[in-house]
Amino acid sequence: MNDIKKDNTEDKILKAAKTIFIRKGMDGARMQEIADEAGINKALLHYYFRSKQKLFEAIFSNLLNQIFPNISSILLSTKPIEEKIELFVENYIEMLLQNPYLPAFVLKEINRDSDFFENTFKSNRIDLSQLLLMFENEMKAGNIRKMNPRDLIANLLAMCIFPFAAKPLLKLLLFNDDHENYNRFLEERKKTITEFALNSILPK
Amino acid sequence: MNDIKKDNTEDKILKAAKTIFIRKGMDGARMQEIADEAGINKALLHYYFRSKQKLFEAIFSNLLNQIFPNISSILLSTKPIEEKIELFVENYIEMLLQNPYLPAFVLKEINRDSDFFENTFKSNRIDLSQLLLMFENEMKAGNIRKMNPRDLIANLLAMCIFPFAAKPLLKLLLFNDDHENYNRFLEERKKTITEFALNSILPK
DNA sequence: GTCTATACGCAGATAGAC
DNA sequence: GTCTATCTGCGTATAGAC
Repeated sequence: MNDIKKDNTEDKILKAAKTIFIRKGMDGARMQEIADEAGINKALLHYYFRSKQKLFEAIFSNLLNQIFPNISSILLSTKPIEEKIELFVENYIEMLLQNPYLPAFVLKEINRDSDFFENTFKSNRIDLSQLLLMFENEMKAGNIRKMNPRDLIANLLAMCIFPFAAKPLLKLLLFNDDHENYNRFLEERKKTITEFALNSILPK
Repeated sequence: MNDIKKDNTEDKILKAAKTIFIRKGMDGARMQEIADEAGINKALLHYYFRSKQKLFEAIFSNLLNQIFPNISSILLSTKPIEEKIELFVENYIEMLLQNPYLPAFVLKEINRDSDFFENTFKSNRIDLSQLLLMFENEMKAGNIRKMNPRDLIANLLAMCIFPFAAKPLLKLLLFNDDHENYNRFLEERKKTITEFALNSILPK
């Protein structure tokens, strides 16, 4: 008989660790918590991954790989610039709506242990030079106004990511802590960020 | 003789705690570290502030009070909207350049213990309703295009704060980890954010 | 591979001398 | 008020039975 188990222990651990680490961060997470979430005991965590640090590295490295490839692909297509930005924002916000803890987690961790972050990151070698080139070409062609393409990338990422990372604060400040209204606000930003950016960069 | 000491122990502790907590966060900071920074020993920390939690609350609550009053004042002046936004961005970026660890710290802490954050925050009662009203009036007067003023506030804060909070990431992605160039980029954003926003919201 | 029991170190907190 | 020494609990990690 075929005794391959899809849901084997290692996968259960990785899934549980991802959930807990994203929610609590490296410092805040407890090995006991991860074991509970996975339905096993602490000792098994150490049997599969020698230490908390190693387990964390597995999760974090994997996450960085997941997030970034998707950023570039849409923006590097051959569609008109308006469509590229619209699609990028929609897809990115949708991804964040499905992973709302991700922004705060990543920001926390990249600021915690900078050596570790840089090593992890450089080994995954993500390259935005093509993206910068694309924006520069759109400017030369007169499709968008001239500006530092780094500002454009920073602004787009900022407007997408920040309302998730600062959710507890903005929800309170802008919506009297109303959860429903804040989530609707985030959903609507698929459109409003696009409008805001295109209004700024399209030639008058 | 006048033996009033300006630099008394309590002040030294508060100053040291602020430095360490902002850099490391509540979870990452160590009482020993704070004691060392203040040039005293651990026991004194507990003598002045019963617990780490109480010391942290003193720092965090104080910080929230410092940050927010300055946000509104400029934007609620009677200057033309272009000037208000220009001045706000310049002042806010300047404040962040002088407190570069602040964004990552605040984002980390508001996502850590939401109950504590809400209590601290509500007792400081910051109110953005006047700000929302101001933007709505500018829209009615036709000085800026119609949009949800909450998006405008979120976008401005996002564009200012995010490049500081995501510094390790953006520095690597956009500037090959060149510290000098990244700081120049941040400095220049006093102008580029203003341009980006005004281009978007001013009537064509 | 999986478990229970335990070792070990660290960090917050306290006791008590001065 | 300030210090040294110490207690205590928690969390990572390991030993060892099954």
